[in-house]
Amino acid sequence: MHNLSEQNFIQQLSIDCVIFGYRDKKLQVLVNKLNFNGDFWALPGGFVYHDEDIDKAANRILQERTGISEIYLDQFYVFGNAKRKNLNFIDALIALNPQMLLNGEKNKEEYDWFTKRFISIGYYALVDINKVVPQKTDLDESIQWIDVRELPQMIIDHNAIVSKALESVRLNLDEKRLAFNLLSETFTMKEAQELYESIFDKPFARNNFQKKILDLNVLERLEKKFTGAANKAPFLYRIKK
Amino acid sequence: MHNLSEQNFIQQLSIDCVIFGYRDKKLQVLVNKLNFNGDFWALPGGFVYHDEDIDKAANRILQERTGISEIYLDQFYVFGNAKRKNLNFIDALIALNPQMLLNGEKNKEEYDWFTKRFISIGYYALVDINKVVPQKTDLDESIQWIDVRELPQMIIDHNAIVSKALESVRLNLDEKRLAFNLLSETFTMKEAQELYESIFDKPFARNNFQKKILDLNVLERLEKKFTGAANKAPFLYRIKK
DNA sequence: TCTATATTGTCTATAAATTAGACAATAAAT
DNA sequence: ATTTATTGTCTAATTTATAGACAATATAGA
Repeated sequence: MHNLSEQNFIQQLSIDCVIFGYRDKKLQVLVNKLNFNGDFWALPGGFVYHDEDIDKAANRILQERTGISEIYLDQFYVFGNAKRKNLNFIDALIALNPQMLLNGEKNKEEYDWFTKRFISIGYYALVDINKVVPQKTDLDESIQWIDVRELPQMIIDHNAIVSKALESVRLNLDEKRLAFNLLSETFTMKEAQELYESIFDKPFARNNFQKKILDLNVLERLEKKFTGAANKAPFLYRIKK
Repeated sequence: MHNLSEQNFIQQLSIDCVIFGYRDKKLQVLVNKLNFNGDFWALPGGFVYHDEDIDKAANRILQERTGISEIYLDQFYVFGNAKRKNLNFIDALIALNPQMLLNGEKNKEEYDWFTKRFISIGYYALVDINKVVPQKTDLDESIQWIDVRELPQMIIDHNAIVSKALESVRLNLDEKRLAFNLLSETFTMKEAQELYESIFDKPFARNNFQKKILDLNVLERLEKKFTGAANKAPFLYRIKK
């Protein structure tokens, strides 16, 4: 467990990241499956070094998992119930993975560190899924994108963290025009609409959606995109520099 | 300093509260002046016990300072820059208060605890100023309401915390109708309008303000309030139960 | 007592924004 | 050349917001 207990980090404070991507007309979240017996799913997370800004820490965790930096990133909530502990999760993990107990002394330390109550700061990120090559750590069996509406049961309160993150994204989307971070650099209006529909889980009227988005005055129109389909070719757009 | 270093609390995590009240047509914030030489102003704040929800901790701090419980309370931001330390503040305090250094050993411990980097969770509260009797702790010389637009320079980043809190209140006010928490139980429409005007620092049209607020359908109209003024008596309103 | 004055409550008219409906333009298939 | 599906945009209808107007009323002052 990488010397977690060596006090490199601020004690009892963690960061959990809800990394949203968009593919196949679905909003996806990057989650990892832990490299132990049993189905333990978790959000990418980590801890804060003593001399590190919390925003920097969130960025570091994100970069480790996605390979990209300069990501749109926003803290959205602090999860701080007293009963918010890894204890149950760790005990379940150990029950299924008795080999973990072998070299006792060191693990005892880490067990003590890790089973304490943790306050976790939730961050969400909106990324262009095509630019991301998900990176697993050696704690992970795998890391993958999963439809936000089809997430497995995750450890601790990670499902609740995703729900709260989605709620925050919906609230902040209009004013900050964050959504375009989820698309590739150029996109059609239809793609933008489908993205909004998958975020808000409801349909938008095509004509009015186009007007509303263009009235934001943040997009520039590029050449047409010849799709090969039997209809008028749509324009491509990208965010104004 | 009350055995702060005794590890009753989660390390390096604090809570700062921006308690808003409303009086004399002005939005006010509860701040305390520290009981030392020098003008050190601070927001009411505190720490989180190991077995305490962070929301409970914020409530506890609020109750200690205002005497009231069941307060509307919301976390709005985490202040977590690496350079966010009490160090400069403490050193300035000691420079002006050399007597603090007298019983060395114990103070050294507390100095070490208190000058570490702290991550602070910001909470804001909206309270009926008439129900509050501000309570000072023995660290305070005084505690008082000050116009949010006339706050003195405060320690660390407390001025920035207030700014961010006010921003959050403005963003959340419409949907949650929090504002009425700042008024006494019954109030006239004019009082409600003046409150909104002082929060948003801009005027509202009287006729449309009344319509908008009544259309929210959260107020019930009571009897008229005979003010003694030479005009039609206004109705009193209160929040529907 | 009667009139003047200031403020309140509410109505209507206008303006702005949103939503719904319509249709021409176009790229490829038939 | 005609058909079909989709795009871009226009206008009409509806809803919401803002501005203007006026009657009601509680007291002051003539």
